[in-house]
Amino acid sequence: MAADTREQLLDTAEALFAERGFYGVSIAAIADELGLTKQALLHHFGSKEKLYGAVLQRVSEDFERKLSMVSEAESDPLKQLRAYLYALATDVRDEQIRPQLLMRELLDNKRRAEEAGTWYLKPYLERLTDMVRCLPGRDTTSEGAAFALVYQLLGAVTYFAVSQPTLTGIFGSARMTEIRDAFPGQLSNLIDAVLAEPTHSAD
Amino acid sequence: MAADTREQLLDTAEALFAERGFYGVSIAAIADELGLTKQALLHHFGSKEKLYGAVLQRVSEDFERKLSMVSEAESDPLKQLRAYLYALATDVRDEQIRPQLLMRELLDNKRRAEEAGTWYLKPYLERLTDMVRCLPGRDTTSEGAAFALVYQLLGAVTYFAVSQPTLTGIFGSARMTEIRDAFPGQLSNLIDAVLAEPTHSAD
DNA sequence: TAACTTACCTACCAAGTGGTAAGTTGTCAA
DNA sequence: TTGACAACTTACCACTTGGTAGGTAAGTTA
Repeated sequence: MAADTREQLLDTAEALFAERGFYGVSIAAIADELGLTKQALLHHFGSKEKLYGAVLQRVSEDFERKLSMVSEAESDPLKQLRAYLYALATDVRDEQIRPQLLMRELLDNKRRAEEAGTWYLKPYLERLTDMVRCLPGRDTTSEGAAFALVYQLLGAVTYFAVSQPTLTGIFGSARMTEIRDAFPGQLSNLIDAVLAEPTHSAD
Repeated sequence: MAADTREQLLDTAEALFAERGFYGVSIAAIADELGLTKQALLHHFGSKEKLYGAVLQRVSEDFERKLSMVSEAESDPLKQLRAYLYALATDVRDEQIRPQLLMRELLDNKRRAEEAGTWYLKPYLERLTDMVRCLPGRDTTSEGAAFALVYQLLGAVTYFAVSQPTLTGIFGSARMTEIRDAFPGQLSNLIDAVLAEPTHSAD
């Protein structure tokens, strides 16, 4: 299969998996969207599970690539992390496919893992954790606390990203635009507030 | 149908919907878990959609009740919000069903809403937003910014809650225990840091 | 030219889906 | 004793699911 054909198939599959989840999309629906039969898709990827795996594999690689980019452009780990989170927040404001996909993977993984048994997100999460543990003043922080911190920051960004379609439905697009505009500024407040000083009481 | 029978049916349905999502559970599976046939369930609730609606309705009411409790126990809005988030974080450490259910609702809602057309979470979210907008020093903050703030805090709690099963799979239960123990302390750092001072640059 | 590969197709299958129709059983009030 | 009602049951339906089997047409290579 040609590389760009493959990319195209993965693009469509990724969008649909993000929108409806693994169990919510049929291979026939993905194939339909691409203008082929589901058997053509099965021919290329072997099974639905493998197609989904290929989608997640690509996402995981892209995420790691982005992390690498900021860590090459910046030497200060604090600035690295801040730059990464800012970039993530901006991406996420306009493009919610991947946070949605990841969210669904986090939710369904336990169930799927019994059959699939692969942790596509592991390398990405470990890279991020390492990054936090390099923060100045955090070297005394326990591993668990560092991980908790990064997860809270990731959550602050991702939860909103994932909620956008529903929030638009609830509050209407006018008010939603206002919220979306206010989001990055509020987020930088939060990031700066929490990254500014090392842990004081807890840990 | 007796009230406690109904509660029991909803309990089981809620747990399964949270674990697998609306499209991931069949009414037959829920009925199986309860030891009855799917037709018995359909008899009580009419349709799968209505059963799901009843589950969400109850969650929404419980959430509002919890909000009412903290706002009756405390008069200072800052303390109210802090108390609520702390309680939420503690709940969520041990019991992930509801955050998971809500997360799935946020993800699937747009699709389901075309058929269902009800926003079960709206009252809860509006209560929370009002609470934030009563914060001292936040009265000059725009509505959008206030909402963004509360969503970031909610996200910090919920994202982790939802991730726990998957994270346990990835990192093993020993390391996961360490993370879970560190989480509340880190979260209180974050809450205090971000609620301490009103918005300075953004907005 | 012959052998092989890639990219698709139609036809089919067993299993499972939500939902309807029409009973059956047990309880309890008149 | 009768009748009403709730709480089920079995039987069934049309439809969708992931996946297999087997084929065709168009390259590509020896």
